[in-house]
Amino acid sequence: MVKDLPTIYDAKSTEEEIYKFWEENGMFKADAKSQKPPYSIVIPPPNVTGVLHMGHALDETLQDILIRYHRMSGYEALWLPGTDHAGIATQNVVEKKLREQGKSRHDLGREKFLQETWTWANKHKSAILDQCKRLGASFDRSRERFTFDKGCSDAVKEVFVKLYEKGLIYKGAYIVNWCPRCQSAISDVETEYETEQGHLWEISYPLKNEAGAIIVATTRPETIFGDVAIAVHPDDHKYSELVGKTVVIPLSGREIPIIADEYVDRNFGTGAVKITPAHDPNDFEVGKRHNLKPIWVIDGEGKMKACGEVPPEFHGLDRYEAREKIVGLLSYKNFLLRTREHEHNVGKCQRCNTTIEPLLSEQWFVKMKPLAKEAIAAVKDGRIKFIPERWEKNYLGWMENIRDWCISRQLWWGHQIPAYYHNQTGEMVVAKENPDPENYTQDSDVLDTWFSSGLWPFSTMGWPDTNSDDFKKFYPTSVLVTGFDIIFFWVARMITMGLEFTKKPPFPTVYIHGLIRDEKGQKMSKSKGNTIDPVVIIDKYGSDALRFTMTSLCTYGGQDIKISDERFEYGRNFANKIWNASRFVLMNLEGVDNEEFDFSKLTIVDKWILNELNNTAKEFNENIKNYRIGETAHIMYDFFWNKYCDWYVEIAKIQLADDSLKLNTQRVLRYVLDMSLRLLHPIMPHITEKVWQLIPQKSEFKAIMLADFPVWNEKLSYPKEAQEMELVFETIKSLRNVRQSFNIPMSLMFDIEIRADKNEKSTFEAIEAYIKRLAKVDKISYSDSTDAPKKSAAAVVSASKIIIPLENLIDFNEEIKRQQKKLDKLIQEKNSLTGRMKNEKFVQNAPKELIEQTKSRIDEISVQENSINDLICSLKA
RNA sequence: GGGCGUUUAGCUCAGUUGGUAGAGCGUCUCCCUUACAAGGAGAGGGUCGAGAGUUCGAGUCUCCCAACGCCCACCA
Repeated sequence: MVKDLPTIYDAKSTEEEIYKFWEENGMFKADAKSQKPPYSIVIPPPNVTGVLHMGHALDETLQDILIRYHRMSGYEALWLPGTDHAGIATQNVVEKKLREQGKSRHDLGREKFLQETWTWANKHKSAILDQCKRLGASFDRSRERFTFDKGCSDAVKEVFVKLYEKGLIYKGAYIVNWCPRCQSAISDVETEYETEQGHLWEISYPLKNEAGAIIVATTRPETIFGDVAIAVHPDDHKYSELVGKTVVIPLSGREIPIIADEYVDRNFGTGAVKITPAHDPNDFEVGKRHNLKPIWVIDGEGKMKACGEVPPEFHGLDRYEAREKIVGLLSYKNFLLRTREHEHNVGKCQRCNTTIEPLLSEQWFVKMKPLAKEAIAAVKDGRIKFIPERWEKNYLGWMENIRDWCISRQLWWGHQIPAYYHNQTGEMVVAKENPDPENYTQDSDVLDTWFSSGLWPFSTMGWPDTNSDDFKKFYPTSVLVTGFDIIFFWVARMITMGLEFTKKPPFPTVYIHGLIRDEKGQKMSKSKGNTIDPVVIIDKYGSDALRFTMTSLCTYGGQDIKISDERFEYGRNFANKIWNASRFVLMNLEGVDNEEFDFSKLTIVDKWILNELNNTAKEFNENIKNYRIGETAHIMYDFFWNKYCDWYVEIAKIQLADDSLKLNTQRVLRYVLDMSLRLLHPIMPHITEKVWQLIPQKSEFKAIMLADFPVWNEKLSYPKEAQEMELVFETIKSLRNVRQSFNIPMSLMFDIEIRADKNEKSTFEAIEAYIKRLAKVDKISYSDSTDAPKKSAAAVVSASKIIIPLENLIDFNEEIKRQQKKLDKLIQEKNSLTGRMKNEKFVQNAPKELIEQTKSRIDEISVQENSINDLICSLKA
């Protein structure tokens, strides 16, 4: 029984029950053979290392809203879920686990380690998607994918080989960002810079066979054993005598030349730079220009190399220990002339925050410039749009200055590079399969995890089989929804790869939302301990509450969103409001038939609410089509709470008590509830489904999630009645105001006398019952009298006056003050408006409607002004 | 060094073509009125960061400045 439904909405049990209902009925499954137009989204695949965090919750909610909206709007909607193998991140986690057991990956060996990681990945692969169920995610789990599964791996090989054959992938020795902890190269975008307080040491390099020295400033004295030259600017007169001479490296004694190169900034430090091509990107370039052979002095673990160039006492020392020892020795031997504080930016590994070591090594790269061309064009010519637009600039700026992408990683967990080397000759073959396993060994490096993510929109759809049903039906996808933090990592690469391999942009729109932050605006992170767990929020407030709150906080500009636990009360309270309003309607639907309401029997209030509903549906559709998703939440909140609940439901109580209106009112109540639930469903799927199922009405739809989404309907447009209803609202609000101002309890009914304007009298008569009930009025009388009312409060509404005789209840001085205050406000407004009308240029330039509007407002104010003046006079008398 | 964002009520923030500012929370009154106290009714609260300009009219457009935040580049 409806009466037995609790007055507090039980989100937890409802959400569980409803999700099960959808899932068991296979309602999330998309049909590639459907005749309906396609609408598809591929999920930004979460890492298998992670658990659901607030960022996912927002991202997934927005996607689910779009998917559910389009599903209801007649599209064949596919939301394809999946996860990312997340190369370094996952390997780090598994290695950490091993370390706790006192083991390293090398103790296990590659094969065993991979087995271990697969087990781990398989265990966690579904965990995060299972958590998404709590959000109500309507994705198609039958199509779940993993960046490391067979299909995605085949796509990776296909792409690698094709790019290699086109000359767009090459292998070579360059300076890369090397993480000594991960012991792998990482790409430029995986390197984050932090400002650190360091030192600038000035070191003296004595000239060979003569007196004198050159003084060099460096932040990295530990690399001096790798120096191959000292460089000065060619035009620097200070040093012109020295160019071409030879100096001796302190502590090691190796001899190196002084060279001239324009790279040197004369104004920085001493104007002389030590050149260490193996450990600095700029020095590498200088070294190449001058044909200087690089010397490695730091190894992959960040330790001093045990080689001839490095004095034995430093062998195996950590780079920072070595730095300290070298500085000490330099100082002791008087090579160190000065030490200065120096603030500089230091590269850190995105995954483990270890300081990056620029290291010369042999790696695989993707030549980006040729690929970027089309990726730039697609955004410039509008085939791909970013929302908000400003991200286009960001994307283009990066793309136009793009550098080659280092794609090889010295890891085990990832797609192994499909290059094979002959065991004897070393000859290299790049192919999807090993040409001859007997004699060829595969490259031991794996690919950057973003290489496979970059193929995600099509590798998940069956590509390279372009004839697969999914690829034909659902590719390109309809939109990409993500945060701005992965535009370079992911979005740019999907666009590049999508265009190169499918000749189509993988999506026409990139919808970028803000990032979730804590209440102080700080990024949420485990180390800061300021994270909010979405599952905890769902347990406490409900999934719909979480979704509604987050959605309402989304702005079109994609601003970051600050949240705190309590903010979710907003959505929870709204869910509860929906629940209770629904309970009321359902309780009052007993005995109603299945017919739609009778247009001929609609009252002014019925027409008003239908008109409002209609406008709301129109606005909802317009807003969501323009990705103003936050706005959809606001208009639904306003419509449902402030219009349907606060006014229509209250007035419906009066109509339900009237036998001649009862049935049609029931039908309107039901209709508006039904449509409201449909409008709310994309944002709050569970509660709307639950309530909708309780509505006693046969429907052609099995579930609200499959019902038609409301659109604008000419037949429900009643602008005239909507206008007339203003009189109801104004009258009731003024009467309530009077009541409150004089502390008249609701239990005390009073009579009113309406001195109606002749155009408004019939409307007042039509709405008498509403005024009586909602303003607690006993009797209403009409009068044409212009006499001063005696000892009354009064309200001026539109062009009419309402007199409230309250002889013993009010202080007339207070009433005079009250009226005076209103009068002052009106006069102020009138002055401003008449001032405007006196301005000739305004009258000349302003649009006609505005002038008309201004005129009629002035007239209106004049009438009200007179009325109030009369009132004040009579009160004073 | 270059670019972007933010600055509006006590707090958190909306504000689409320029027409004279809104919401939620909080505050103050009153109310258990038969859907809802996670509720209802009423009220108070802002010279829209500073300055200049365009315009009949600027929170909204232009310029400049300031504070805070972010991104990119990076000189050892």
